Amino acid sequence: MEGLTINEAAETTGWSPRMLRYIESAGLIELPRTESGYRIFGPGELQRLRTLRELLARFDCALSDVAFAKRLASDPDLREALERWYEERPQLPEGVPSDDWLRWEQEKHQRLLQPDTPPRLTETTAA
Amino acid sequence: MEGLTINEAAETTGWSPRMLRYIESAGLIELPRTESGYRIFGPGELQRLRTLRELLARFDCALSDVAFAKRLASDPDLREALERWYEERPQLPEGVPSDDWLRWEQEKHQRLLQPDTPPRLTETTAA
DNA sequence: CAAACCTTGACACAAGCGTGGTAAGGTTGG
DNA sequence: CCAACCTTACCACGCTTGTGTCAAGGTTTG
Repeated sequence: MEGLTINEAAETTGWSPRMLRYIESAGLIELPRTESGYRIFGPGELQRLRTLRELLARFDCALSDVAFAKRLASDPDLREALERWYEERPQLPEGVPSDDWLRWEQEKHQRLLQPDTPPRLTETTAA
Repeated sequence: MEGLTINEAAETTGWSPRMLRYIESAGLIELPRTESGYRIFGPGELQRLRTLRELLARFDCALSDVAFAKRLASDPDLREALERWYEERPQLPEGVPSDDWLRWEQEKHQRLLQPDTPPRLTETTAA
C-alpha cells in the first residue's frame, strides 16, 4: 500500500471518514485511487488536511469559503472582477457633475417608463 | 436630499429593498444615513450594487463568497495562510525517507495510545 | 394632519452546507 | 472463507443564506 486508507487518515488528521469524502467531493483535495477504487492518502494530503483544520478554526471560516478561495486562485477573471469591484470608488463617469448625474439616475426609470420625455443630458434644473 | 432613498435605489439597481438592507448588513456596502436614519444611496453605491449583480450572475457565486473575498482582500494573514495552503505540495519533512515517514504516520496514533512502545524513529517494522 | 415614505424586528420558507448514520455491495488479507 | 475494510447512494437533521412579507413605529411632505 502506497499510503493510508480512509480510516487511518481519519485518525491521523482528526476528520471523520465521512468528512474526508465530503472534502474530496467539494474539490478541496484530490485523492489518487487504487485499482479497485480505494482512496489513497499520501503524506502531502494528510498535511493539507491538518492545515485545513487549523485554517478553519483559526480564521473561523467555512469549507465553502476555502473552496471559493481556491477558485479565486485559479480563475484570474474572477479575481480581477472582484478586485475591481471592491476597489470601486464612488466615482462618477467623467465630465458629468455629481448633481446632474444623480438626478439623471433618479429619473432614469421614469424616463424609461415614459419615453416621450427625451433624454436631456445637460439641462437639469438650471440652464 | 443628497442621494436616492432605498426604494429609488431598488428600482435603479434591480435589487429589492429587502436585499439592499441585507447586503448592507452582510458588510458588502456601507451606506451613510440621514440624521433620522434613512439610508442614502449615492452614485458610487448604486454602481457597486449593479456591478455586484453582474458579478454574481456572471460567475455564479453567492453573496457570502463576495463577502469572503472582501475579507480576504483586507486580511493579509488570512490571505497568506490560504495561499500557503493550496500551494502545499506533497512535501515531506526533510531528511525523512518517504517510506519511513509514511509508516511513522501510520503508527502514530498507536504509539500515542500505548506509550510503552518508545518512539523509534529509525527502526520501523523490525524489533 | 394624513399619505407615503423610512426604520428595525420578526416569522416563514426553500435551498444549500456540514455532519452523522446506515444499507448494499466490492476488496483484501489472515 | 470470513472478518474487516473499502465504495457509492441514500435519509436525516440542525444551521446558514437568500428572499418575501408583515407589524409597529418614526419622518417627510403635499
